[in-house]
Amino acid sequence: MGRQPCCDKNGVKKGPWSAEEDKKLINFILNNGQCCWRSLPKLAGLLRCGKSCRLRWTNYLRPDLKRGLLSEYEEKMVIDLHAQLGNRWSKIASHLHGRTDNEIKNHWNTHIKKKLKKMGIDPVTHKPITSDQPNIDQQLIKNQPIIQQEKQTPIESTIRETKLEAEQEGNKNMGTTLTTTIITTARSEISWGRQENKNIEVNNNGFCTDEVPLISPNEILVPSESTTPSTSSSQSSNMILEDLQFLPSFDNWQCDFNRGTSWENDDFSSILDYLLNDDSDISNTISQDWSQILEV
DNA sequence: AATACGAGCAACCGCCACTGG
DNA sequence: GCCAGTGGCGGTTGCTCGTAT
Repeated sequence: MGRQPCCDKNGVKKGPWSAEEDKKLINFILNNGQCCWRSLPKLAGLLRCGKSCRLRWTNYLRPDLKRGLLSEYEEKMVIDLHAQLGNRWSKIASHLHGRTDNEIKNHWNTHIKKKLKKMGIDPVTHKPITSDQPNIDQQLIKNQPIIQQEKQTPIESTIRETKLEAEQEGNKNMGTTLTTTIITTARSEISWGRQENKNIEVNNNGFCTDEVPLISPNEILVPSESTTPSTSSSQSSNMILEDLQFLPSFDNWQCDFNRGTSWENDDFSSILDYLLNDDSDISNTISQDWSQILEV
């Protein structure tokens, strides 16, 4: 005997949703919450499969959804997350507030894939397309081990790379750059830890053994405006905030950096104040703090 | 103006994981 | 441990709309 279908196929409507159906579904969920999807259609007076209702709600009707094309920043996030997670669209979507797995999957297949190919990057391996470099599929076929990226926490790699970059460029605002970068990175680190209230194992290096770092430093470094706070306009400050919006709230978290430096909410408030208000005193303090960290 | 074609996206399908009995 | 029910995920399909011929 085969598996029972998720719903009775007879008398179940398929295809695009009408405005009337949407209204019924929204009204029901707003009044009753998301209960058992299987029984929802009957209770809501819909001739739809429960699965179809869930999909319609999560992908289209949910009030917290962002509409419209993905921004350039979101696109960069998707590419970076895909490089590390593969086709785990729901995981990727969970890091982009207001975006659904379906939306990201569609955007990937219709836009990003082509873009990467045009740039000479293999959308599967995220490596330059060269004739002598087999892609992951080919490696699997040949039973070759897939080359793993070196494991590093985002903060570790961020500090290392930003330091290197700053040294190369003689950047006098290294502290500022790092501050903004670290906020973004730290928030993303917290975000994987928080996901689905999952307890994530951490090894001796403070590295999560279940997940891999989600953001590489080159992706999270904020635009150059933030590196020159003395000339930054309110517009560029807004840009920073806008870019940070998809990340989880600052509330109730702290981040232990290497060497046991603990950052509380107030520290980040100061940093944000600094980023927004160009407070030179705080700027100096932060830069000194980072100089100390970087000396290690 | 008619037709063909391709891109974009909403929706569906089948499989898998999880949970409770 | 087994099984059925359920939700969720990723791959795929098919419809709609815009553009090219």
